[in-house]
Amino acid sequence: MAIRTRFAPSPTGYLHIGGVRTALFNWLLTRRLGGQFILRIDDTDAERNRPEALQPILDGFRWLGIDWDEGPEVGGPFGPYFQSQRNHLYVEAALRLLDQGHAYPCYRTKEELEAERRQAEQAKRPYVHRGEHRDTPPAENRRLYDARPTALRLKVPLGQTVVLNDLIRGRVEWQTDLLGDPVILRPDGRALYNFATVVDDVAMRITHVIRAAEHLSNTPIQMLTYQALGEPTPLFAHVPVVNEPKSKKKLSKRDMGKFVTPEVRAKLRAVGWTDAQIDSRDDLNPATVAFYRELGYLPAALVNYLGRLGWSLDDKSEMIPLEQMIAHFSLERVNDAPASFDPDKLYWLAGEYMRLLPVEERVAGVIPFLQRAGLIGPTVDAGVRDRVRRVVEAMGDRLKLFSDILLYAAPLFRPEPVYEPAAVQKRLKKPGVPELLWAFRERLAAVPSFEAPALEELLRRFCEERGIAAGLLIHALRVSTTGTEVGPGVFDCLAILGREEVLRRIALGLRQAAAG
RNA sequence: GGCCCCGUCGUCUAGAGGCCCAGGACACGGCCCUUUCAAGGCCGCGACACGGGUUCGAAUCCCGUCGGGGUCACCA
Repeated sequence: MAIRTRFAPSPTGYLHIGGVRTALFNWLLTRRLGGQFILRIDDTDAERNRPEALQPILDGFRWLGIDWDEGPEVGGPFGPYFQSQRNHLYVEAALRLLDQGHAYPCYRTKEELEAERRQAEQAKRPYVHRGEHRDTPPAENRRLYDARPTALRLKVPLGQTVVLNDLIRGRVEWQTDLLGDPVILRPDGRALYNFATVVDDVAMRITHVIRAAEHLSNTPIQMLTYQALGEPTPLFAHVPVVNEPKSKKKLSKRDMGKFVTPEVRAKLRAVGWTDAQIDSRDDLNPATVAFYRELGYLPAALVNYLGRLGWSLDDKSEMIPLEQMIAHFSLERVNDAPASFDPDKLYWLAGEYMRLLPVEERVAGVIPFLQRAGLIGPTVDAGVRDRVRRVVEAMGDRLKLFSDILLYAAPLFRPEPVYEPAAVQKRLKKPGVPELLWAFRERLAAVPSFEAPALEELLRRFCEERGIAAGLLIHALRVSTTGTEVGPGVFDCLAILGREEVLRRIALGLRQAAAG
């Protein structure tokens, strides 16, 4: 059976982490079962939409490798895929409901409704709106509406129980008596989300509506709308929401600024963003996909992480390659409790994926970060590329994110080390160390091969001769040539720097030690 | 507040009556390895929200309580 699922974001200018997770579940199911995954843009709220706000969303999906069979830029047989271009269909459907007595005109003003609501609230009674023309004959209602267009409401049938058999949550029911008659068309003829969605899902032959659990309460109204329209209801699956890290609060689209913590800001600055840039972009925070791309996460890791958030393959699989995820994804194994987003685990997974990545791809991924940090120029010739490759190889699995290259490798690209006083103090200013280093420097000047294994052998023999611990010299060597105590293996660093530079830097380091 | 959903280690989860005095992963702590940092190895910490049932037997079924969340628009 070919299934059809859809994800319907509104163009907000960024791709939200929770949204992608929902989209991913839709996508995985269609890829597994065979069918179409449709992207539809819910832009009925014209005031809030900017045309340029769509691109970041499409870019985000493409970066993650989540492709759509129908939708923006690819088209499809059920287009257009923008709700703002489909309003005539909603009007047509609403009018049909009006003629059939499933909808009626409502002349209440917003103010009147508000007053009613408040009154009900004070009386501690649930507010359920029933318009005065509910039971007016359809033909009469049509005349009223044509004479004086106004909002159209769906006539919710009384005394019924709406039963949903949700694919994730099981049986859920609602009493229609507690459901107010919802507006489906505004006085100016624009449809409301709840109605447009149903009309579109019918028109686009959607078979499975897989969406965030926050839509669960919309479902009875939508099911009644299908009924009124005389259409079969699709299957529904409500995916639990994604919560903030270590929290039970929904990872909200609003108020994302609070995720830009000092640590997050520091990370962004480390990869070359200025405070002004960070503040001017509302999508640079951990609740968006763009953030992870900017920090150099591998998209496969994000997909794996998100797929595993609320869904599991079995009792132990954590790293689940996409192929496997597609082969085994099922809604039955989606957890029905909310899940908190865990940045630590994502980071771990990113590292796991990085170590699987061929060196050439790592080099390619790292270059933009080096360029933005100004450590290499805009053009990358063979020589630069080769040096980058050597650094990447030396970094080994210290590189979990592409941006991690900036953490340890900067001294290897800068013309001179930036000496950390504490490191100099601890490793160079020890009694006897400067002399030792100076003596070893002479050996380095004379050693025939300047490759890492040869250098290590040279140093070990040197230390053995003198009966000193190799560590002493190693640390001094690292600090004098890189200025810091952390980094890739010191012999790799020396080999990358090259003889001349190493000799120069040792002298430089020694001068530092003598000075301060 | 009404309606609805949810409740296993800090976090993600396994668990569909006995395999569970609850398994894995991330994080955390310790030790080992070691030239730093990573990585790796070993060990440890750590949960069935609570209370009643049902049953020979319950994390698993039922009821209640408590707690958390979602949603209540002429937003999406």
